[in-house]
Amino acid sequence: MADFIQPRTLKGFRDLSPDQAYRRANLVRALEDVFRSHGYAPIDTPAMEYAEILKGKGGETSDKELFEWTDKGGREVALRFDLTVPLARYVAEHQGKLTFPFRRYHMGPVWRGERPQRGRFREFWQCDADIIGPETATADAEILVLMIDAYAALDVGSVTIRVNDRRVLTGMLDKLGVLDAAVPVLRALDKREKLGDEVSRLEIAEVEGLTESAADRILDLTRKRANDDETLAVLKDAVGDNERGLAGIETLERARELVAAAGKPASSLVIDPGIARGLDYYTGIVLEAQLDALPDIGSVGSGGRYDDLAGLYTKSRLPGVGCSVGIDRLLAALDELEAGGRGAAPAVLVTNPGDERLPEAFRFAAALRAAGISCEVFPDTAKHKAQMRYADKRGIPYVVTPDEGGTFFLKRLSDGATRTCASGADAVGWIAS
RNA sequence: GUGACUGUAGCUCAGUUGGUUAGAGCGCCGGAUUGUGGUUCCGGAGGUCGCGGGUUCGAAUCCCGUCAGUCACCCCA
Repeated sequence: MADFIQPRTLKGFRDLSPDQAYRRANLVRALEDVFRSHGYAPIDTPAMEYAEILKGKGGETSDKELFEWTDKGGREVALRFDLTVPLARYVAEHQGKLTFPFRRYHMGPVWRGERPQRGRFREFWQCDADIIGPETATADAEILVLMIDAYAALDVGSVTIRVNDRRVLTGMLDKLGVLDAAVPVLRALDKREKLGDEVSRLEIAEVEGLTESAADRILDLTRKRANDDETLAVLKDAVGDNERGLAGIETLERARELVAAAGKPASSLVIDPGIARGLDYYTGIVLEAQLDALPDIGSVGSGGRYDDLAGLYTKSRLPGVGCSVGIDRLLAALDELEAGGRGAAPAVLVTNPGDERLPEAFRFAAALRAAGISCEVFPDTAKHKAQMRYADKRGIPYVVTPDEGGTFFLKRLSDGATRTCASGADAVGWIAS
């Protein structure tokens, strides 16, 4: 008879405990505050789209990672793998009703059929902010400032944001007469940090039209320098009078200037010509955020400029720039660092004084809540000791016991301080202070 | 998607060349003490050895499959 279905979750999918869900909710809330403070408004789109909307956007590889199937009505459908493509569809579809520049943020789950690993899931949340319309370094700088503010608000430790502009490298390749080599070279450069110069060098040298000496030069030019000024000087020299490359460098310089003007510490941003990340659709600046305390968990956020994202859906030219914060990876990192605080516990436990006097407990609890103090009444007439232990385990800082005769006995668990209050108002006052 | 490794109580792990009723610490539950918890003492519950199949007189220990996790590739938040 007892042939139960085994309770389990799908590969790469997972449950969030109250502690984890609490932390995620806090991160989401903090991000929303930051996004709104920059003038961004939320939108929402369906988790599922017509497969044709999603396919072919992030390159062939993201097609492979797509969860797609045929629905019962015979439609080819798929789950979104990011929030940027749905944004492109949204903007193309509703462009007549939108005001540009269009700033929106969007938070929700996305799905990718990758093989799971640490900090890497098949279902995870992204929190995106994008600005559609302006094709300016000003907008690029705005996104950088926004992202710096976002991580500052999240309280997840120090984060390094690295920026680059794809036009710098493509400008360099243009000069070498191998503009088409941009994608494979970017890919090879991306591996450098993990696999070392030699691996990247060989891979670049194999790209059509490139030689080993060209590979050496590319690797040298995109090396990390002591500081941004030095980096920019080297890049400027490398790019020469190539228009595309110069545009990239000017953008980086301008963005840096504006970020500094916004009062952000210089350390919050590093110009790193070696970062190439991102989907194929990035055309200008690209950025990537890493936790300083746990860099090997991967990037915890990224972004960049895409000047032709909605091109598949509309004639209109809809350039944009945006960023994405990966809160699930942040959450995984916080788990490992055992940071991020405990789960949601109310400020006060009102003990259950027995069925007869339970109304007193409810009345007092209501008064606490009215004063803005979260609380709960123990829902069972368990022994007092059990109720205390419950409060201790959940990390509830105060316990209040309604006594006979209308007084209240309070205890602060952190230091064991106790107090008898003549009235509920007294008790509320003591806790509030 | 490709390759490799791992899978024993809630958690971290022991489990000898395959051999009788699978162990520990922590946690959990109960009791005593503590003026109402966190200390200390006593007691207790809890394991389909991931799952399925095979080899064997006999498997947590060997083989195959499967599911899940981890790592590398790929890619990325």
